[in-house]
Amino acid sequence: MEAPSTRKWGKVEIAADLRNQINHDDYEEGDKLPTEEAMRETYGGVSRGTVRAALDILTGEGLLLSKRPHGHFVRGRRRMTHRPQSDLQVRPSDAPKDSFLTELAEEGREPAQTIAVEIVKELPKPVADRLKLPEGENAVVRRRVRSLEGEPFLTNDSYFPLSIAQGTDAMSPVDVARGINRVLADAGHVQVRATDEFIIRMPTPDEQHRLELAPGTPVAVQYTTGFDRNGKPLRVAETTLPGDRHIIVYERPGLPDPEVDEGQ
Amino acid sequence: MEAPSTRKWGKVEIAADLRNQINHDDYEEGDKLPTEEAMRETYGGVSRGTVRAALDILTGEGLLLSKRPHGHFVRGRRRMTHRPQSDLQVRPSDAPKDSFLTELAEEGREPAQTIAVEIVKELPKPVADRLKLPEGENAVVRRRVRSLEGEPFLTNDSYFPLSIAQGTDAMSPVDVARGINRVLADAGHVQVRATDEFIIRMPTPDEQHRLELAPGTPVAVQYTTGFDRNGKPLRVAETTLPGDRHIIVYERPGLPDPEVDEGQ
DNA sequence: CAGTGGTCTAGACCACACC
DNA sequence: GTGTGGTCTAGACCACTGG
Repeated sequence: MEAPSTRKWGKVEIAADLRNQINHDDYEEGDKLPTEEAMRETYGGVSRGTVRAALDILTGEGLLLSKRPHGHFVRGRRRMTHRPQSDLQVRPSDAPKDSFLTELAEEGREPAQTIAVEIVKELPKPVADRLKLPEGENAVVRRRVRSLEGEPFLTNDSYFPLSIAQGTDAMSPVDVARGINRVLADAGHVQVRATDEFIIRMPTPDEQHRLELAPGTPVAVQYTTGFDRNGKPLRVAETTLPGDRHIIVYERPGLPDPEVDEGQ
Repeated sequence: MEAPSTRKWGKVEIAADLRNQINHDDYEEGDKLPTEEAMRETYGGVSRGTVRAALDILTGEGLLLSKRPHGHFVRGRRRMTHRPQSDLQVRPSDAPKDSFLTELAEEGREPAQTIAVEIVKELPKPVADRLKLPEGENAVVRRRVRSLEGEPFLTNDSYFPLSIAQGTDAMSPVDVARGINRVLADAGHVQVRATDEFIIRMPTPDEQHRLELAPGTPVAVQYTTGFDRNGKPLRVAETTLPGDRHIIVYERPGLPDPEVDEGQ
């Protein structure tokens, strides 16, 4: 896999060579790569810029991590091991429902969340498209950031028409144990249907900071829209899930099977 | 937003400036950016390498597309316009069920798919974990690539224990209109439950080629596991969805609401 | 201090699509 | 050909960490 000095080494070739060494057994997770200067010589005396371009490719794929000035290190393989998170899993409706904080505390983890409530008149476009606010009506947004063991885990911004949230616990910036749906239902707004939509994309720089994302980590953005019995949107939640910390799980119970085509 | 020549322009600053112009109204989807040489002058006479580094950042975020030698173009914002695909949407079980080909043909699009069937003894690890094949038993895999208007749309590899698929239409490399679930049910293997799991990650180089992914495009990998009434896995499907071509949609109908915490 | 990666420069050559 | 982006080079300076 080294350099027999026969090939011509460009950034793509060098990146491919390193990728092979990483995916095979030449490097273990956490290992340090040779210095840029050393690689320059290894790959036939290319310039340092070429080596760096190759390293940039791998960093962008999430395979490498740079700790200046210590060197480049192999960033753990895909951590697909992360268990499905209960707050994404759509559980049978008769399953026990607990709040995020108590639920995870029982598992011996260290959950934390921050909540801020705000009244806004400009909605993000995807939210505005779904909430379908009457012209001129304001909205309430509950912004939450959840962390596990100090690592941001997801952000969840829930938007409600002000006329619906007004005067309810949805306006208070604390955890609502009984669930926001229940709060709204008690105020006469019963959610009878919801849709989940997922968009897969690269994070914005802002999201990279808020969620402390490593380079090359994509996100799933989930839009949950809740409707009342008249089909009017009651709320829209925008949830941002770092790809390296989640497995999104849905259960499709019972017969008849929601059979689709050949079987998705 | 231009360059008052006051600031110092590095690749990060230039990328941020361009990102703003793209996210605000200065550029429309599909617009061509100035040439690298022009930007070099715009941003205080930096070197071309610096401009290119900035463009690389934005390309990595999926905001730009380079068409050599025509220039850099604004790559559509999230094309949220793409309608949810019926083969991902979980429809009410009494909804009409059509095959992928006829369904989209009616919409005036140009669907196409290739199907290959193969017997394998080595399963990908995520599939092996879910299919739980008895030691030594082989599996059948139906590999499909679906395209729309010439653009690869998804890949779907469905794995079955050989003992189950043996002698059924699941072994034939053609579209099965009545659905694979029905085929298996007719053979006595009734699927009564399924789980969907989604992993969000960057594509492998292999996937980039097969799906013709632009740089910076993440994928969702969906693992669908179907179980019979005894809880035995009947099939595992691995579906790879390019992030820029899909919105994944789930409907959660009816009361009681699958209420989750504060309302995911 | 020395060594590392992060950045920038100025210049060069190439492949390609268009005229 | 001309102009574009794609690539590579050789050199330079900086910021940071460690010995």
